Amino acid sequence: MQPRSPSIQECPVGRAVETVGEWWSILILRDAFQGATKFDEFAQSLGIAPNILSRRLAHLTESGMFVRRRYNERPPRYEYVLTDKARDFFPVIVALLAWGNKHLAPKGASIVLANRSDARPFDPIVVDAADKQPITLANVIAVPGPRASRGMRARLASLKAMNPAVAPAGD
Amino acid sequence: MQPRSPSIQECPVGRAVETVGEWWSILILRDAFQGATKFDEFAQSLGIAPNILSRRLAHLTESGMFVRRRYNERPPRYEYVLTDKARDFFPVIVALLAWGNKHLAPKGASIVLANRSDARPFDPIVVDAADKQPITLANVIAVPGPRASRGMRARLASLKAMNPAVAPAGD
DNA sequence: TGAGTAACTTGCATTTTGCAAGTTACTCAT
DNA sequence: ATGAGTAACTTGCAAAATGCAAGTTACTCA
Repeated sequence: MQPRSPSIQECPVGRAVETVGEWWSILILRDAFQGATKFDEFAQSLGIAPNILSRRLAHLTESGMFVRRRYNERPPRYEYVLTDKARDFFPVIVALLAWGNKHLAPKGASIVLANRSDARPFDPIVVDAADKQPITLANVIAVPGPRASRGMRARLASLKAMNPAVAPAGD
Repeated sequence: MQPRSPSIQECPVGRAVETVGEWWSILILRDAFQGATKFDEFAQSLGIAPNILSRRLAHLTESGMFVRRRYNERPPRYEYVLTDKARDFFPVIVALLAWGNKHLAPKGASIVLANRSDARPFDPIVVDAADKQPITLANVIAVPGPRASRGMRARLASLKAMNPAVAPAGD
């Protein structure tokens, strides 16, 4: 977990990957979104060894994804509570789940997301907040933001296209 | 990369993580979406050692994310072309980028996504394809799909809620 | 003949991961 | 007051993954 090349550090995806770019972190967050808060809840649900869970929870807490809260004084008992930052990560999990269902569950899904009020299944897509237009490889382009370095600007300017060659199946 | 616990294997997020749940894979895909296709393009852009890049590309190719195509006979030269399966992964990268920009770039973004035709910046959100309603922790619930096992049904039925406690900042 | 280029592989040291077992700090029922 | 139970971890080591440097293959082109 240490790719400190500048081109990675400056990219929002590269930075995100430093916080959650380890598969246990994603799975821990998934469980947290499903309501897990206690050490042993995560441990049992994931089948993860306690030392590893301990390290991952510490890392996620340092990264501001969880707050470690003492919910019982004597004996001391702790719970891991999601922060707003972590809550904002939910769409990533949703997108990942949708992709997994489409491409990695050939015989049908095991879990689907549904509307809480009427139980109708959701079909998640990513759109622009303003006009609800889907964001696809075909209509998007990466441009330098206000904080882009000279190197980043050069890099983005030299992109062949944001619309790369795509092969048919392989699926 | 070997969490083979059944509760992970049966979850679409768990499966997804087996394919792309390694931070280099995400970064390689990011570069591919920006147009990279050749071994040395990835190597230079990422600052990744060639042996590791080789392993990752092989894994992603085996997983059906890339097709390895010979684009020159003599001397033999190869390129890695994204499959439809990989193209469908694009929304996940978009969601990750949006999250990274919001929470990991306090001084402003380095990269933003924009509309290719009018260059207006996109603000990506995840919505339901049918009614364009945002999918949030508050209005979503996880339900068993057609292929859910007995164990998965039990697990989903026993969820406290899909609306866990959330702490304020920590950010 | 000799320099250059693309796409890798090999060898080996370092780092990370993961299982099993042990620890701390209590409560509660006998 | 002893012993069982529970929650939340830590420690010790073995195994696996990662990462750098250097080498290899198979050509082209001046």
